[in-house]
Amino acid sequence: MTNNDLSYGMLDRMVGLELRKAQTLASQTFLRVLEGRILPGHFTILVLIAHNPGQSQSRIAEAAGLDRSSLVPILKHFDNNGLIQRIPARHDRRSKTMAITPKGEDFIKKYTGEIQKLEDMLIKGLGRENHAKLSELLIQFQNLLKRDS
Amino acid sequence: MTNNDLSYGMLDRMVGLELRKAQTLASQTFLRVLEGRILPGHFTILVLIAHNPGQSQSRIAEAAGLDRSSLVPILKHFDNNGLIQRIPARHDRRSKTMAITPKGEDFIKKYTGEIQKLEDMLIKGLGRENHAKLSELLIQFQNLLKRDS
DNA sequence: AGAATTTTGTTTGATATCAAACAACTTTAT
DNA sequence: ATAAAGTTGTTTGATATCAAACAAAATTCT
Repeated sequence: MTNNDLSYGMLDRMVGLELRKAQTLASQTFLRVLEGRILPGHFTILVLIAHNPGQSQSRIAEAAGLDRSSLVPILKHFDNNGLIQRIPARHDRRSKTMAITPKGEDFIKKYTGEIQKLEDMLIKGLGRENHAKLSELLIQFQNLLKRDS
Repeated sequence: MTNNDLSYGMLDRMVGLELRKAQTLASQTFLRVLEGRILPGHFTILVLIAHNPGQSQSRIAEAAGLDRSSLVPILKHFDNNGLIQRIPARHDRRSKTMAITPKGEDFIKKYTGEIQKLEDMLIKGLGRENHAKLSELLIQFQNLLKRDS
C-alpha cells in the first residue's frame, strides 16, 4: 500500500515503478513552475554545453541520458536561436564542436534562479540529508545498470 | 563530476536530472531483459487490475502514474487479447469496472519470475538496505510533489 | 428541483523519444 | 596499404505519452 488504498502486489516498492512515477511528477512540476518556458531536458543540454565546451554531440547526449538522435532537433533549435555555436571539429571531420554563446549564457542565467529555487524546495521538503542520499543512490543505481549494457 | 569526465555545473546532483537518467536506464534494462515481450508500464497496469478488481480506469491510471487517456489504448489491447474484462459499473454508468481474466493471470505469472529476478539483481547490486532506502525516498519524493499539484 | 460543477472514459492533435538505417569519416586489424 | 570494423551526426519511421476538448453521467450547490 504505497499509494492511496490500491494494492501494488508484487510491484510494491519496486524501484522501476517508483522511479517512473517520481520522474513523471518531477518533470510535471518543473514544467508547471517554469510555465513551459523551457523544458528540463533542454536546459540540461544547454548547461552541459556551457560547462563542457568543445565536446561532441555524442558525449553531450550520453551525459544528458539522451539518444544521439534526440539531440539533433534540440541543437538545431538552439543554433537557430543563437544560443549555441557549432563549429566543425579540427581533428575529426565528422564531429561538430559546440560552444555556448553570450546569448546562451544569458538564457541560462535567466532561469538559474527559478530552477535552483525549485531544487531548494526539494531539499527543504526531503531534508538535506535525504536529498543528498537520494541523489547518491540514483547515481549508484545508474552505475549498476550501465555496467551490463 | 557524476558521469564520465563531463562537468554538470549547477546541475550536479540535481534530483530531477538523476531521476530522468535513472528512469531511462531502468526502462531500457527492463526492455532488454524481457526482450520487448512486455512493456514495463503494461505489466504494471495488468498487476494493478489483478490486485484491485472493480476499480475505475482513472484510479488505475493514477496508481500507475499515467494519464487517463494513456490508458485507453493499453486497455483496449488487453481487452482484445482477453487478458482483462470490462464490465459497466453498477452504480455509475460512465465508469467501467475492470477485472483480470484467467488468461491475464497466466500472462502475469509468465513474466513474474523474470521481473522478480531483475529486481533481485538490483537488490543485490545496491545492497538490501540501499534498495529499501531508495524506494522509500522515491515515495517520499512523490508525496512531496503530489501535495502542491 | 434545477443549475452549475465535477468526474469518467474517450478522441484528437502535439511532441518527446527511441531504434534502425545511412553516408561520411576514422580507427583498427591484417 | 588495404580491408574491416567502429564512430559521428543525421534522417526516417514508430510509439508512448500528454494535454485539451468532448459528451455523458454524477455530484454539489443554491
